[in-house]
Amino acid sequence: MQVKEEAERARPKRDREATRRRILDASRDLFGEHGYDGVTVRMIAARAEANTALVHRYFGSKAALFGEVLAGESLLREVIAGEPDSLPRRLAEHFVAQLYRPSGTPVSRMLDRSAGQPEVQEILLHHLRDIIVEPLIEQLDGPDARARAHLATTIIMGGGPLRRLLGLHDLRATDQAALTDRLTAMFTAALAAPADH
Amino acid sequence: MQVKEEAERARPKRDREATRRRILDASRDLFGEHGYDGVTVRMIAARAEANTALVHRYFGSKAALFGEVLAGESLLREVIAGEPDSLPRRLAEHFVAQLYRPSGTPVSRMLDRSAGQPEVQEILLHHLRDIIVEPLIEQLDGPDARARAHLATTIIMGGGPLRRLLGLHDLRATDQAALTDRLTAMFTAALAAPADH
DNA sequence: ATCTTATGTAGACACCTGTTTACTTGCAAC
DNA sequence: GTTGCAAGTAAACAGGTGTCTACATAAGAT
Repeated sequence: MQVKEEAERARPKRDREATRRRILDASRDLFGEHGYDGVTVRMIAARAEANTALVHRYFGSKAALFGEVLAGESLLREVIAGEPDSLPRRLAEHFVAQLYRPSGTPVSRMLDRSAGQPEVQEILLHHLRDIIVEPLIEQLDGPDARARAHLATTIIMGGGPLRRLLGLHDLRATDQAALTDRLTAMFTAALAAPADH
Repeated sequence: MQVKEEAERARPKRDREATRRRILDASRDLFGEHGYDGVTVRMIAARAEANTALVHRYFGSKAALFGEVLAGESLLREVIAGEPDSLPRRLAEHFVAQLYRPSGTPVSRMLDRSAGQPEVQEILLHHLRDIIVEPLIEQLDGPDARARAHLATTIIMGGGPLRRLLGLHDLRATDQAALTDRLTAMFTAALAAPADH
């Protein structure tokens, strides 16, 4: 009865890759929900049904694990890529879409909630550059492209504290189409080329 | 040689009010620079040249101290008050002005850097409402005033993470007037009454 | 069946946190 | 001077943190 066909498919109960993934998944969920500081290695281990020491065995340190989690997330990239003319609208739609997700994208919550600690600041910086700023700049013509990208990033990043502190109830209450239009106008104001108007 | 004229002016070396103020000042600086979590009571005490226990004697707890510090700051209120028509421009000018301060306003840094912790979340929420959102709403006509105020708040709050992670170099490099114009357009897009255009 | 190796585990380590307690010291009135 | 009281101090408390070490255990090859 012991099927052993396909040889490699028969996994041991001690599965390095499986536990690694379980830890990674648990970390993504927890970091997304509580931020870097709000999560302890013991919480991660408990959620992943693994031992604390395994977290360090497989990822070296909490900060390194955080970095690895962050590297696995890149939702915004697809939003930014595409036709430059409708970029503001796509960003606005993305912003609004996040309002109607229960907890936003994991990466946005992470960026938002893990701001303080110097340990992860550099990790966050690189991610932010690679995921948002640089792709934005590539879509922009004209001078001050970097500054304009930073202004758009301001709106994107402001959504985090807004959600966390003020809640989203009041934004959800408004007409979705009108909200999208308004945000489109905001992103347009941030991104549009200077002599374009 | 011991002058003791003006009686009350001769302060004892053990001065309750003076120490209280020293602790308060130290807290404002440190919370502003490192956020709620990045500051320990011992750091505050050291900076204030006071004992750790005094912090608790005078303020009860770290969170209460944070609240008291926050209560002493209200720069934005004056910016928001004034003629409603030029509100977006005043907000933009305030935003730009902060770029050229070495570390922004203490309150903005605090709001920005202390976002995560549940202990101070309620304190921050009330402050944010009282200082930014409600005053903004009072300046707005038309429907969805609260939602529009939230969008403007998004821009304001996004400045924090922007500064912290990306730095301000690229924004400073651009023409100050052009930057103000662009931000004015962003705030206008956020705040303008729906049927106004 | 035995041995080897990697996976998983329990527990400690060293440190830091906010907070409190028991104590000392200086000031001011008597 | 002596005393009462507020201001200040040192040290501990109780809990939590990331990290590491010594050990147990299951899997796969011999």
